[in-house]
Amino acid sequence: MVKPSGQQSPEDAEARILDAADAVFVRRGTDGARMQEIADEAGVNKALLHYYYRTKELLSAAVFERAASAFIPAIFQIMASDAELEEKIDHFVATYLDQLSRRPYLPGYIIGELTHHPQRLVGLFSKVTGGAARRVLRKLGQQIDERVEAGTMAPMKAEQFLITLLGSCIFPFAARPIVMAVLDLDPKGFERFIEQRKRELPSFLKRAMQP
Amino acid sequence: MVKPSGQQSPEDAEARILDAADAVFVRRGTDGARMQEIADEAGVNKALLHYYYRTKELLSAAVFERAASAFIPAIFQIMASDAELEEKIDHFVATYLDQLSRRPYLPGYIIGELTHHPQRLVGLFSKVTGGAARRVLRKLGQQIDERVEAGTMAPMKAEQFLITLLGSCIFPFAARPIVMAVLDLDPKGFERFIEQRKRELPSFLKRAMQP
DNA sequence: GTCTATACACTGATAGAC
DNA sequence: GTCTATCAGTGTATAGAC
Repeated sequence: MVKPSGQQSPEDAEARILDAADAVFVRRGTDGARMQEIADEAGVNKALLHYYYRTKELLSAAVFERAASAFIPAIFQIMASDAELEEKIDHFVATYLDQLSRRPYLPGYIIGELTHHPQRLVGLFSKVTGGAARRVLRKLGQQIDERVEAGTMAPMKAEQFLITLLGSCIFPFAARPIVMAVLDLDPKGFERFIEQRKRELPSFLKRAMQP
Repeated sequence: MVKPSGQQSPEDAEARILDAADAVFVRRGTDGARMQEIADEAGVNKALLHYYYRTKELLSAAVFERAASAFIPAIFQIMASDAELEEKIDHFVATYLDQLSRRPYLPGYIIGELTHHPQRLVGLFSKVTGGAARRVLRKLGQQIDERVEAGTMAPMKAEQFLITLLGSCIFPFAARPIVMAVLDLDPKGFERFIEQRKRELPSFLKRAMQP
C-alpha cells in the first residue's frame, strides 16, 4: 500500500527475490542453484540479492524454512486434535494431497535438502515443531491404545501408523518422476492418480486398523 | 588377480574411484560434491578421475545408475512373480527394509537427484526397467481383480496398492532425518524402528486388503 | 534501493613429465 | 597409469556510482 510501483509483480523487491529464490532452489536444489538465475527470475540485479539476504546460505535457509513451515505444522495440528482416528485420516489425506498437488516438487526438494544438509533440521525442528511432535505421539498413542484394549482395533504402534500415513501421502510426490515412469503417466495422468488416491487411501488405511 | 599392488584398498584405482564417488555423491548430492573430495576419498590424484571417467557428469551418471540399478530391479522381480499377494508383501517388505538398512541414505540421494536432474530418468528407465513395470502392473492387476470378483478382497487399484507398498518401505529412509526428529530417535533407535516395522507392516498391509 | 563493474576464490578440466 | 602444474571458466560477494 505504501508504494504503488507499477513494475514487475505487485510485490516489492525483497518479496519478489524470496519467491524467485523459492522457485529456483526448489527446481535446482540449493547446490545446483545459481544466484544469477534467481536474480533473473526476480527481475532484479544480482547485487540486490546480497543487499537483502547477504549470502546464498542465508537466502537458501530462508527459502527452506518457509517451505518446510508451510506444510509440516499442518501435520501436528490435525494429528494432535481430539477428533476420532477415522476423522483424522480423512482430514489429513484430503488436506495433504490437496496441498501437495499445488507444490508437487516440494517433498523432493525438502528430502534432498535434508539428506545433503542435515544441519537444516536443527533450526527447523526447534523453531517450527518444538514439542508438538511429542504431543501428537502421545495423543495418537492414547487413542490407539484405548481401541486396542477395547478390541476394536488391531495392535499397532502409533509411531508406525504415523509414518505410514505420512509416507502414503508424501511419497507419491517425492518419488513423482519414478511414479510417473513406472505407471506410465503424463502430468495430467499423475493428477488423476492423486485424485483417485484421495478416494481410495482413507478406506485403505481404515481397513488396516480393523482388528 | 593381474596386479597384487599392496596399496590402499584391494580394488584397483578405477573401482576405488567409483566407490569413493558413490560415497561422496550420495553424501553431498551431485551438485554439492567436489571432484577433489572424491579424489581424496579414493586416495588418488584429481587428474586420475578424469583419466577414467572424463567428466564429473559421466562419473556422477555412473554412480547414479549403479545405485538405482542396485535396488529398483528387485521391485519388479518380486512383484511380477506368480506368488500370492500375501507372500509378495512378506517377501518385499523383508527384502526391501533389509536392503535399505544397509544404505539408508540411498533413497534421499535418488529422490533428490531425480527431482533436480529429471533427465537421469530416461537412461535409467529404458535400460534397467524396460517393460518390466508393465508386466508388474498387469500381473498385480490380475491377482487383485480375481480376488475382488471372488469377494475375498476390498476393491483397490493395483497402481495405488503398489505405490503405497513402495512408499511404506522407502519413505522412512528417504525422510530419515525428519523421522528421527519427530520420533526423537538416535541412529540406533532408528534401526529398532525399522526392525519393528518389519514385523508390523506386512500384517498392516494384509489387513487393508480384507474386504 | 538499485545498478555497474570488479575482485577473488574455487572448480572442473587439460597438458605434459615420469 | 599416475602424478604435478596450470588454465580457463564460473560463481559468490563487494565497492561504489546513481
